[in-house]
Parts: sequence; C-alpha cells; structure tokens
Amino acid sequence: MKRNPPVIPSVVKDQRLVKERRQQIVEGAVRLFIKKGFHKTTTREIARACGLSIGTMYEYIQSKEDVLYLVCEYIHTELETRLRKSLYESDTARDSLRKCVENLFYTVDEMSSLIVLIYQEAKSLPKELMSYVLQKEEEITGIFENILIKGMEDGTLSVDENTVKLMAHDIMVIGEMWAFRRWALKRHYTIDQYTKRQMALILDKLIPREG
Amino acid sequence: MKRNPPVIPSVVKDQRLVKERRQQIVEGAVRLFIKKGFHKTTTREIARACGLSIGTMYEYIQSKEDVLYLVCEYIHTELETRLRKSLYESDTARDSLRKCVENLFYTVDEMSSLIVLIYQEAKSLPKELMSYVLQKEEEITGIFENILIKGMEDGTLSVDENTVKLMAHDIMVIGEMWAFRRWALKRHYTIDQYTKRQMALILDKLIPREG
Amino acid sequence: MKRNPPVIPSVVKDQRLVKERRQQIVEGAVRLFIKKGFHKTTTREIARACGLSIGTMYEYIQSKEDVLYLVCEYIHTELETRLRKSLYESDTARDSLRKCVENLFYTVDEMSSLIVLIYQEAKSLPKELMSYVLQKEEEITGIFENILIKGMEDGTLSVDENTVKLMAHDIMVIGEMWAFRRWALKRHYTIDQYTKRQMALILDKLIPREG
Amino acid sequence: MKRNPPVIPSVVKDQRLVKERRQQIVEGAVRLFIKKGFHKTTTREIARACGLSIGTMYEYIQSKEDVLYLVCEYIHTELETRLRKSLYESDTARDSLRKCVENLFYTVDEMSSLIVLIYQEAKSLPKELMSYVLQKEEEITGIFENILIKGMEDGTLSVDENTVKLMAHDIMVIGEMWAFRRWALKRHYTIDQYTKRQMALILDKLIPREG
DNA sequence: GATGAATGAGCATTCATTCAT
DNA sequence: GATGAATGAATGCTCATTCAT
Repeated sequence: MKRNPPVIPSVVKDQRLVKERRQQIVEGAVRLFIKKGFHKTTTREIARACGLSIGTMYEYIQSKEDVLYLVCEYIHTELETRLRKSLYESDTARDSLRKCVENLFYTVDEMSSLIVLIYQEAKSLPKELMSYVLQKEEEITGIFENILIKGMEDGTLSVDENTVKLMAHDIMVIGEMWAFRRWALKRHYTIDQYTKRQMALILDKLIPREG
Repeated sequence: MKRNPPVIPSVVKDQRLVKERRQQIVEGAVRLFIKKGFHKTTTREIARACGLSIGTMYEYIQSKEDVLYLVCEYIHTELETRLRKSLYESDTARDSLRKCVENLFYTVDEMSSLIVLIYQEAKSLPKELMSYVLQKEEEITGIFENILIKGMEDGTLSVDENTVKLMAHDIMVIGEMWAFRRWALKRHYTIDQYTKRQMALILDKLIPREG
Repeated sequence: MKRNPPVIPSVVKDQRLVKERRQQIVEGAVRLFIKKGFHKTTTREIARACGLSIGTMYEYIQSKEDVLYLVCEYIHTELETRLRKSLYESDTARDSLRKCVENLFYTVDEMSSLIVLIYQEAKSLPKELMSYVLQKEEEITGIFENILIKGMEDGTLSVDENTVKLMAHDIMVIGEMWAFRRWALKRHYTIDQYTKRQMALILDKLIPREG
Repeated sequence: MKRNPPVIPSVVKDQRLVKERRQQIVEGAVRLFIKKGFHKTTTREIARACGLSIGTMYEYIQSKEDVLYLVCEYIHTELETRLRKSLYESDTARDSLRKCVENLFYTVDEMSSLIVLIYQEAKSLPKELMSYVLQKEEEITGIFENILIKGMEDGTLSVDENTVKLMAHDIMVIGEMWAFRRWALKRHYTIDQYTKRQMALILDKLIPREG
C-alpha cells in the first residue's frame, strides 16, 4: 500500500518560504554529507553551509535526521525525474528499456556521490522516514518493472513472469554499482564502456526466442 | 599491487593474547554495530559486550576505528573462507562457477547483516584502513574473475576478455544485493528461488556458442 | 510604607486595549504555568494560548517575567477580592473572623493551583516586582490582622497585642496549607472537615476569658 | 505503603566514592540553588562549585534533576536527623512535644534557605523522585503525629483522634512558615519571640481538660 | 498596531581517550 | 597486564527577544 510522503513539521508557516529554505538546507547538507558523512557533519556546519543561522535552520526542521530525510528525498526525486524523462519516447518496450537503462547508467554516473550517500546513510533515518525512503527506492525500481511487463505484452522482451521483479532489481543494482564500486570499476572501464557492455549483458538475456 | 594487511598496533606484546582478545572484541562489536550502527555504538558498550574493561580494551586497539577495521577484516575473512571452500571441487569452470555462485548466494544469505554492515560503515574507516578493505573486496571478486578466466581457457564459459572483470563484479553485486535489498526481495522470493533464477540469468549469458 | 503597584510599560498606548490584552495573556499563561511551571513554559506557548502572535504579545509586556508578575497580581487581586467579600457582613469581630476564615479556606480550595503557583514561582520575579508581590501578600494578611484588632476592641476575641500579626500569618498559612499540602491532606480530610476542625483550633485559642 | 528510596544510578561502581562525590555535588549545588534557583543554575556552575569537571560530575548522576533530588534528600535527611535528636529525652508526651517543637523552630531558623528551597523547587523533580520527596515530608510530619498519639495515651495532651494528623501538619507548617514568610515575620519577631508565642498557641490548644 | 521570521548565546549531556594505581 | 575514574571539547537543540514589513 502506497504511503504518503512524511510531513516534516516546520515552525514557519509560509509554505513558499519553507520550500525555498529547505532547498537551501539540502544543498548545503548534501555537500557536507558527501564529504564527511552524516554523523561527522554538525548541525552548525550545515547551517553555515546553507547560509542560515542555526536558530533559523531549526525553524524549518525538527532534528538533524530531518535534514538527512530531506536530502534522501531530494536525491530520489532527482533520480526519479531523470529516469522518467526517457520513458515515453520509444515505440517498443525493448527500445524503451535500452534508452532507460542507458539513461540510468549515465544518471548514476553523474549522481554517483548521491547514490552512495543514500546507500550509506539512509540507515540513520528514524524508522518512519526510513521506510518511506525504501518505498521510494522500490517505486524507482518499478520503472524498470513496468518496461519489462510492457515487453512481455508487446513481445519485444522475453522475461519470465516470476523474474520480472528480479530483473528490475538487477538492472537498478547493476546501475548503482557504478557508483558504489567506482573505486574498482573506474580503473578498468569508462562509463561508456561500462554502459555498452552491461547493456549487452542485460539485453542479450532478453532476446525473444524466435520461431 | 597487493598491499600487506595493515598492522594495528597494540600495547600488549604477547601475540597469542592479542589475537584472542581481538577476537573477543570483534564478537562483541559486530552485534552492536549491526544493531545500532558504528557511530551510535560507544566504546564503553563495546567493552561491556566483549567482557573487557574499557582500559583493557584500549591495550589492544588504538581507536574506535580500529575496532571497525577488525570487524571488517573479520567479515571479509569469513566471507572469503566460505567462498573459497567450494572452489576446487569441480572439473569444468562452468561447473565451478555454478557451485561458487550458489555458495555465494547462500553465504550472503547467512551473513547478510554483516555484508550490509560493510556497505554502510566501511566509509568511516581512516583512509589507509579503508583502502585495504576495498582491496580485500576486490580480491574476493577476483575469485569469480579467475573462474571466468578458467572458463575462457577450458571453453566451458563464453566471456569476452574485456568483460571478465565486469562479470565478476556483477556476480558479486547480484549476490550481495540479496543482503542490501532484502527488505524488498524477501517479499517476493525465497533464497532458493532467488538463487535458482539469478543463477539462470548469469549462466545463460555465458553459454558458449556452439559450432 | 506602602508602595504603588509597579507599572509594566507597554508599547501600545490605548489603555483599554492594554488592559484587555493583558487579561488575555494572564488567562493563557496561568493554565500553562500551573501545568508546566514558569520556566518550562515558553513565550511562544503563552502567545499561542492567549491567541496573540508572539510579536503582538511583546507589545504589551517587556519580558517573560512581566507575564509572571501579571499572573501573580491577578491571583492576588482575585484572592483579595474574594476575601474582602465576607468582610463587612458581621456584627462582632468574632463572627467576622469566623466568616472570613471559612471564606479563606473555601477560597484556597477553589484557587489551590493558583496559590501553589505563587509559592513556587514568585521567586523568579525580578527584585522590584517580587517585593511588590510580597507586600500584597502582607496586605492580604492584614485583612485578618484588622479583624483581630477589632476583636481586641470589641472584646469578642482575646489576643495579645504582640501576637496579633503572628495569628494573622498563622491563619493565612493554615489556609494556604490546604493548597500546598493537599497531596497529604486530601487523603484524610475533605475541605469541609478541614475547615471545621481548623476553625475550631483557631477560635478556641481566641475565646475571651470570662469573669 | 512505604516506598524505598529511589536509586540514582551512577557509572562509577565504587560506592564509597559515589557517596563522597555526591556529597560534594550536593554541597556545591545547594549554595547555587539557594542563590539562583534550580533552573537558573547551569550544570557547569554546579560542576565548578563542587570542584569536579562536568564530565566527572555526570559519572555520578544521570541528569540535572538527579542533583535536585540529591539536594532535597540531603535537606530532608538533615532536617529529620535534627528533629529526631530531641525525641527521646522526655518523660511526658507534653514535654516531648514542647522540646520537639522548639527544636523544629530553631532548626527551621538555621535551615531556612533549605526549607524554602524544597518548597520552591521540588516541583521540578521527575514524578517518581517527587513522590518520594513528598513521602519523606510526610514521614517527618509523622514525628509530631507520634508525639500527639503518645500524648493521647499518657493523657498529657488533649487531641481529638481525628485531629491528630491535622495538628501534626499544622505544627510543621507553622514551623516552616518561619522560613517562607521570614521576609514579613523578621520585621516583627525574633526567632525567640516567634518560638515562645507559637509554642504557647500550640500548647494552649492541647491542655487536657481537668476533672 | 500586528506579525512572525530571524537570531545566536546558552544549555544539558555525551563519549573517545588517558593515565595513575 | 588490568582497571575504571577523570577529562572537557564538542554536539544537537532551545528560546527569549527583536525588528523589518
């Protein structure tokens, strides 16, 4: 069952201002979290980085964990938006998959620090917020699940019904792997090579058997 | 270039004692790190959990990060040992791969909290220790790389030379994914189903073209 | 020497408005002070409770301590008003005392949280305001002092001149004790029993010796 | 039902040391609480006043409220000890009462700031600790209750059975009143006068009716 | 007169590490 | 080699008050 996004309460009422300031906060915090990690970043540093006084910052959040949540939400929104962009451009599901996976790989490349951030820090979220973040992760995986289902329908992709979800997760993880294993992969592959080869592996498996 | 394992200095000289006590420390710390994470676990808690006084514990380590390193090393050693167990039992590389991948999946299942722990906390290691941990991760990946190379030689596996490393990483990550995506995967697959289906996907790609 | 009530400056000039708004503030604050104490109540909470914005509230006071003073003054005014109500109804001083003491006990019963509030929080007032509050307390005690003096004059009460003040304070404190020891007294006495028995003790001492 | 004294946990195990350090803490804190009140005293000030570092102080308490409890307990213990001192010296209950009340008055005089402290700050204790403090207050009141009961038995004091508890509370409150109304009483009475006159009032009421 | 966003000094508390015994 | 009391810098967070609108 789909859960509504958690509401982070703020003292300030003006919703336009809340949105604007929170964007500021996220921008400041992301940089710091990437560089030092969530726990080693202090609230004072975040405040300084986003140009607010510590008191003002706390008018827009309730705790440091809220900042982490806002950051995770921002990353997921950004990721989802980018992935959905290449979604409706293709005729066949096979073609759609190719485009979306390619898009995934290049997006992960550009957002790699952010992807890693979620992998490493989401665990520090309070339960309620964490489970929403996980749900979001699943929704994003759902993008690929849907393409695979379409491919089953239009006959351009060959997947077992029971393997659809698995394949979708595989694709996501193979994509994100470029972020969290980049220390090893970068020494042997460029993002272009990575994309081309992984794409081949993925699509090969999905060739519909002829005849 | 292969680096030697970092030496964690200890005040105590008796090497047998050092090993024994550090094993104690690791056992206490692992439980806590899994439950609360590295940062939220205090050194006092670790000392209590491993039955040493805080002062005594510090005779065997130099900092809290050292404990994290010992834990990571323990996990990697355990993982590598288990993976290598199924290594030399097979005739063909293809057969060997099948066994090792299966072993990987079931091992990840049993060690899933530990796998996740490394993913989430290794970033808190000091540079020097972290890069040794990453190297270890690569060594483990090397197990599969070697099988694939053997498969190229004995003709039982079809891999492009340039894709060997990639495939090895894919296998590792598909395996570990059962740990760090278990919140989603467990709802749809048992470890047996997961193993069977992923194995099929992996091996399909590697069928040598006949004729 | 009787001091004039301290003037709490306000930015707003319209005296009618000042009085009205301050009444609002007191009503909101009293509830909160009783429930959480002065220090644990925030100015924001007071503002919310009295339906003013924090900015507007500060147009009518100068500091949080001012609110406490207004509250103390309100309580004392209320107490004094109630006590004076039963003052001029009797012929003899003895009769007057009986009525006033009874009134005191029942009034303390009804205002017990307020009485306790003054006991516990008045110390947080700035010097100047505090000493006015103490003076007010003494004025209220004076009500009983006057009755006792009248009783010396009309011969219906037997008190030593040097004991008059003491007796007046005794009466006040025995009355207020029902508020600040209610946790113990309520388990053994109703307010009716308390009133009857204390009254007996007080009046017995004051029977004029005959002959 | 009599409750056991709450146990304030301490990190330090050595009970002798705990007792010693807590005594230090109480001595430092009492002075500050009297001067500035509980809320306006900072933990740093307490630490400085008792000659411990802030970290060390927190090895012996768990929160600032614990300090307040220790202070209250110290005051009550001191008070009770002093009151019990004059308890077993007399033949008749009447005589005993005289001595004990006199002792009460002079003790309150010497401890007046401490008495006031409990009146004003006990409300800031957490529920559990507060109710123990109230129980202690009742136990102390019990000293006078017992004397009155003895007086009923040996015929040297005339009290109604139903008024015993009330009288005991009256005595305590009349005694403590010298502390919390000293700003008014000191202007008119010395402690000797206060004692003599209140004693007369109390004992008069308790004269057994002859014949 | 009314509003409420902004401020930042100040607070209680924690915790990795040391070192005298 | 073992112990655990001592340390104090550092942290997340609060809140009375102001002032531009």
